[in-house]
Amino acid sequence: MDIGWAGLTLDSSSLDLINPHRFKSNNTHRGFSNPLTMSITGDGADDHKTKVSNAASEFRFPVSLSGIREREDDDLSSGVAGENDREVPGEVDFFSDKKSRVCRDDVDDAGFRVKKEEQDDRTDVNTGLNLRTRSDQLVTDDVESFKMEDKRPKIELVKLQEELKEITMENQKLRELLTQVSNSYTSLQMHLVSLMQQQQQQNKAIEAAEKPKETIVPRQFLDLGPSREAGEADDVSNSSSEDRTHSGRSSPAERHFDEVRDGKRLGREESPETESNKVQKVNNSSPTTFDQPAEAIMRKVRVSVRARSEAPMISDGCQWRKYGQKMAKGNPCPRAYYRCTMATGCPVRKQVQRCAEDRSILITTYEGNHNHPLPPAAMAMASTTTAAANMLLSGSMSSHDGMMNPTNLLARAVLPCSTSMATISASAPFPTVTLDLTHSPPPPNGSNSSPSTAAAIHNHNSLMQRPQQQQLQQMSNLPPGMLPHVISQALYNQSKFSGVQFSGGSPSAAFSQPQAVANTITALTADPNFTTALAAVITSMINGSNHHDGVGNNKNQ
DNA sequence: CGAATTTGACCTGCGC
DNA sequence: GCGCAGGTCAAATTCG
Repeated sequence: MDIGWAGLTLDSSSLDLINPHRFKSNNTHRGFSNPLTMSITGDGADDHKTKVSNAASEFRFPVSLSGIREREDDDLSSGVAGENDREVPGEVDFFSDKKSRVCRDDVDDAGFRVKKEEQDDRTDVNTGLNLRTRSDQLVTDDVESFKMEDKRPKIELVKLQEELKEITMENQKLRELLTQVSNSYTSLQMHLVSLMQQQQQQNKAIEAAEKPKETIVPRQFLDLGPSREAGEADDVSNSSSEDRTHSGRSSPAERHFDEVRDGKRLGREESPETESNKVQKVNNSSPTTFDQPAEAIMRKVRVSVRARSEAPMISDGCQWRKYGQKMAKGNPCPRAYYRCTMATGCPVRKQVQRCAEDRSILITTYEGNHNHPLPPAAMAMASTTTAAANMLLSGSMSSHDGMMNPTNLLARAVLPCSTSMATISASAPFPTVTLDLTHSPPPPNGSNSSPSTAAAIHNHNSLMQRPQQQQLQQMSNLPPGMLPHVISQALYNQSKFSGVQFSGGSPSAAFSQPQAVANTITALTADPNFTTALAAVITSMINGSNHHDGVGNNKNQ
């Protein structure tokens, strides 16, 4: 078989197939703009280097493969092995047939022909012609050439080192750029969430001013971390409703939360006023009924994650510091309190407690939103909890304006039945979204409900016609590129998935139903993709925590 | 020795 | 007003 000089075009993967040794291409990230330099790493021997023509990002050279004849003609003065590609002792020779012939003995283990300086047998294996005469003329020239070529390796080495330096610096710059972009993205994302929530607040405030008796929604119910951080100034300067006239906070609970967030408690330090005095003031200054009973019930949205885990805490990518532990009523297992320590003043807290009925179930409850950039490892959980909280918040909206809010659209797409189903749980004073990952997997094709979950699914919402992908993207607040990843994770982890359960209270419902009828709200999302994705994110984290460090995993996350 | 955790005391909200 | 329960603080203790 004669493949002649037909340049065999190989990509790097092909080379890897041919060569069991490892190819290191230092130029890959530069788009092969320079002649490709490859180093062939042998078994502890010196690395061999060669230059390969790299036109059009391809490796194009005549390849000697185990005794296969490569060239028909024997014009040794031409061909790829020109002046610039003369062999240097010890180098792998892809090109020259001048002094070596194709022979099985010349082919190393990797399938590449290795140059041999002293090659006496010059008979072409295929033609049988003796090549000595023509070669001898060339040898004379080569004596002179080799004198110069002795310095070539050193020169090349210097060049390579310089190139390596350049590449290293370029890599460094790219890394820094990537970090910068990543941080900027995170900040922008959080800012977007805060703006959406802010707009939501304004819509709601306007609506509340118009219909104070019908749609009473406590302001702090919507105040989650960033929105509050970003919106605080606006609360004072841009008040559009009465609840914004009293120092931006309308409930003791809310103010208490802020005080704690700022590291001080009002009653103990600066202000001589007591909480009750403040409440009195607030109530006196507010002629409406806007900020009273509902506020007492609704303080802040929480996202609770139930999952089976032996680890004391699930790994969510954030750094936490334990600040307290309490025995909760009805549960022999203590409840631990953590706060986020990734940034000073971050309002996010979480509680960790084992389930009383099944101690293998770990219940982690998150509260608030981070006010700082998050590492990628923490983004998934933070986005998930934020999305879940936003859904619960948005699901409580009932106004037309609220429906037009982007966040609300999501909520109604995912939680179409939340408003109609929502009541206040007597045992759960805070509106809580519970992501339950402890049950068995859902049926594979579209049935949304877990058998163990009391589900009421009303797939009536026209918004469900929106592209699922887009919905899920927005819901989870994940970067566009992350969504497929999350979904793939979902599929991968589906065996552990059980379903998502939303429980908690809706302010509007709180006023539409007697509190005595308090039930735990249970609703399943009508979008299986969403539930699966959410579950995947969390499950993967739990798996991660189980895999890595069972104890004290709140560090280095 | 600084950081993290533990733990008893304290504060607040809520029901009676 | 009192008591209970949840939540937090901060000094003491432990850890790395």
